Amino acid sequence: MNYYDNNGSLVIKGLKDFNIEEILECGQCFRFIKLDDLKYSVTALGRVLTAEQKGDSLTLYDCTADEFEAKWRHYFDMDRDYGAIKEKISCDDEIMRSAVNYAGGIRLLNQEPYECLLSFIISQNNNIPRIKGIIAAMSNKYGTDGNFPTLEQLSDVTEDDLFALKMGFRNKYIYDAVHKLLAGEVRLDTLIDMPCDEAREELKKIKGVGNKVADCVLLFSLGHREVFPIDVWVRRVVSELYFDGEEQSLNAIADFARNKWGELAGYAQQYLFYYARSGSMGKQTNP
DNA sequence: CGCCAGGGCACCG
DNA sequence: CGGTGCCATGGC
Repeated sequence: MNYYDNNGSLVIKGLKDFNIEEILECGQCFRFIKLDDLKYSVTALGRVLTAEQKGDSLTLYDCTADEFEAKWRHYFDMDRDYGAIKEKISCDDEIMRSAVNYAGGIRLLNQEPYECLLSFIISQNNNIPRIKGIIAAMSNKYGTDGNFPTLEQLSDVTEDDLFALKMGFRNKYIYDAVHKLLAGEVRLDTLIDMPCDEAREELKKIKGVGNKVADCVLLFSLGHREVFPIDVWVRRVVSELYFDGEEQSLNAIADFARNKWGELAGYAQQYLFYYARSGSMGKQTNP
């Protein structure tokens, strides 16, 4: 991978295992707009970035090399060898081989913990289009220039204000998160140095944060690639493909994933999630 | 109309 | 402890 400036835009060449559509559409983030095939506007890290991919080259519009190094190289997890990861998790697993081949350009983003936390609180018992809509509404109402609102910008927002954004019963959870963070009762900046299980328990101090939401934050924003968030899709696809259709308990699936994929379970989870939603299982089962 | 969605809580026995 | 209803909303 190398890059050069082209009239104020940055062109990155030689990408491997990278597909901007799969990366953004795989359900790990919610602040993006599709402009065209393989062309997206991504809102993250305090700015709106337009990115367009053609083959193994990615153009970041209006972006300097310094900004790329400071933000996007890490955000898109560009220094990791996904070829090796895919080979390890699928070498003796034909099911995972299929999932990996289905969307081989997925990468796990390194998102901001604060935004990731609030986003996945909103995600609970919800569907992706509606999650995106609620987060967009919250950003437009309380953020600056459509950016995700800061903690300070949410500090005076009431539960009723949040309810008006159509987030339903999750309003109390967002309110609790904002005020536990403001009070320093939960400190996201300390989580990065904690062992995974300890960080998970810390996150679960917030109302509306259970294992699944906490695991998404650990996986998508705190670099804990060994966690395996289990939502209804993942539970379904693992039960279907690895247990002959027999519905497994959450604990059984967690044990299975830890034993099978270990430190790489988070990657495996994301390939499976995308495979389940977009692939043959995506169109729901017939009665 | 009923079911479902990147779940978790409160309340039960 | 493990199981069960409930929570708002909108798409299908």
